[in-house]
Amino acid sequence: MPGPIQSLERAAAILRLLAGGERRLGLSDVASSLGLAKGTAHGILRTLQQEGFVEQDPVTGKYQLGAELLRLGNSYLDVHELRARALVWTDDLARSSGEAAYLGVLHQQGVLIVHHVFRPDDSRQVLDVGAMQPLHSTALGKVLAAYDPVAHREAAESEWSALTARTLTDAASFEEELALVRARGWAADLEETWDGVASVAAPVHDRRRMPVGAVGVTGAVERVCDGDGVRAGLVAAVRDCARAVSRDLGAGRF
Amino acid sequence: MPGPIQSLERAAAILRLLAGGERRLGLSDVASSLGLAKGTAHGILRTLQQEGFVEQDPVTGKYQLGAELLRLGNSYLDVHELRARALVWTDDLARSSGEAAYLGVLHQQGVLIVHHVFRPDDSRQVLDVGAMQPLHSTALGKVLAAYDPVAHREAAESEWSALTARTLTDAASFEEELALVRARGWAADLEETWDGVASVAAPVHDRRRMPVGAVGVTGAVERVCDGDGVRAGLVAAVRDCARAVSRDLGAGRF
DNA sequence: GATGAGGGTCGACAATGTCGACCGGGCACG
DNA sequence: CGTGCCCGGTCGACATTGTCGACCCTCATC
Repeated sequence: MPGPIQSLERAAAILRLLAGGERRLGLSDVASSLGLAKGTAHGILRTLQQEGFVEQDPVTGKYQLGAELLRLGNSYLDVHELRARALVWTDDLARSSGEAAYLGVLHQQGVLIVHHVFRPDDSRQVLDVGAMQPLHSTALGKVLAAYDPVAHREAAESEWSALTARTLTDAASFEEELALVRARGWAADLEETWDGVASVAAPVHDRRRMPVGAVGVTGAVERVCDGDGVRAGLVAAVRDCARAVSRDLGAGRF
Repeated sequence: MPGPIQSLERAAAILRLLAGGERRLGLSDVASSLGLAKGTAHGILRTLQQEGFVEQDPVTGKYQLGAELLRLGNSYLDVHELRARALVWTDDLARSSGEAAYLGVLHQQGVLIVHHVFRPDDSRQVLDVGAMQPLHSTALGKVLAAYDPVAHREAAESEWSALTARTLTDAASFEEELALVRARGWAADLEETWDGVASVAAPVHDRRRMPVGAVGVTGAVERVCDGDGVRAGLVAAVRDCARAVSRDLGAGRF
């Protein structure tokens, strides 16, 4: 198999670099960060700018991501079949559960949020679509790690940062947790990612019964849990939603 | 000035092609659409796939946009200064007006929606962030065309499709409309884009008083208008919001 | 089992992107 | 006010790199 296209790889690396670094970056920063000659970096940046993937501040000369990426990312959502099928079901899930509903898929070493329905109250909330969540500490991530072998491997290889005091950070207890997830068919995250926040999630399968994503709800631990665990009604609602989306994808009855 | 990087231009063209065509495209479709040899198109697609910008359906072999674009597009929003400043003000605008609020910037030949606050009721709404709107028929577009010379030129060069019976489709009446926009400081779209839908918008300026975007509200024409035009209170709210965002960007008092 | 369409591979060729030295301007500091 | 550094940008030679078109393989169709 012939090699990948060098200039494209470098362009992708530049875009990721710009996406990672919070503030804008100058030409020299970009070139030195990636070990490229300034001329080379400039050529790539100029082309990316021309195509709208990168914008340049006219006064400082620094570069940042461009608007075309937003447009294309939006087009990605339009094409996304899983998301299209899940729209109405997650809407119902948020309504019936009273919590924010999420749909996530595996992407690289994390969960990419492809749909997010706000909690149905009038509070100010920020949209998480396009954001990434860790595999090892969120309910969505655990579901993917439990059912998708690729996700499982990615989770094993990624770093296990302790986001809160309750985050699982050793492989043994995580595997135990995944076994539990597989056994009961849903996953929970009890303040393992954010203090005071809990989430529940269940897997979505396609017509070949392959795991393709996860749906779940996230909310304040006081509302999500009662007594000794996640509210049973919430678990039922999440699993119903996951089943509904799976059926919509053609997975048939369970 | 040296030429742009050919392979990057082609990769961008492929991404745009995939974003445009509704359904997934095969290798041959891509190659023939862009006049490339199959081998060339394959090399680019393989690299794009490896970088996550493109995904391939494992059974049909067809290609579609990849998740990395969504992630990068989201990063674009994070960096976007105008959007960051406008978040709270547009939120207030939606709340006080009771309609959906939008923030748009010029991108290519249209308005790119970079922020969208849902109408504050419990109806089901779809997020328009990342979507494009025409320059010649929407309030946001008219504002940009009226104040930004680049937008004005783009509007003049783009095609004037009649989206509804009330869309302005000739240059003369459009210029007249723009003069009106400049004279009173805000623009309206009365069923010129969608039947039954009206919108109002006002310009946002940066610290050098250059137009950088537009904010506005959109809603059912029955709610937005009264008697012979847009409700005065709505216009005031939109213009207040635009001024607030401009001031936040450092534009100073008016 | 022939046929055709479509995805993917191969190897030669030269077009293409890359490199490093070089420009010019802006800012800070002396 | 001069000087020197830093930074974005340009230039031209070089050979790496991407490109082309023919070819292969699989699968679905007839």
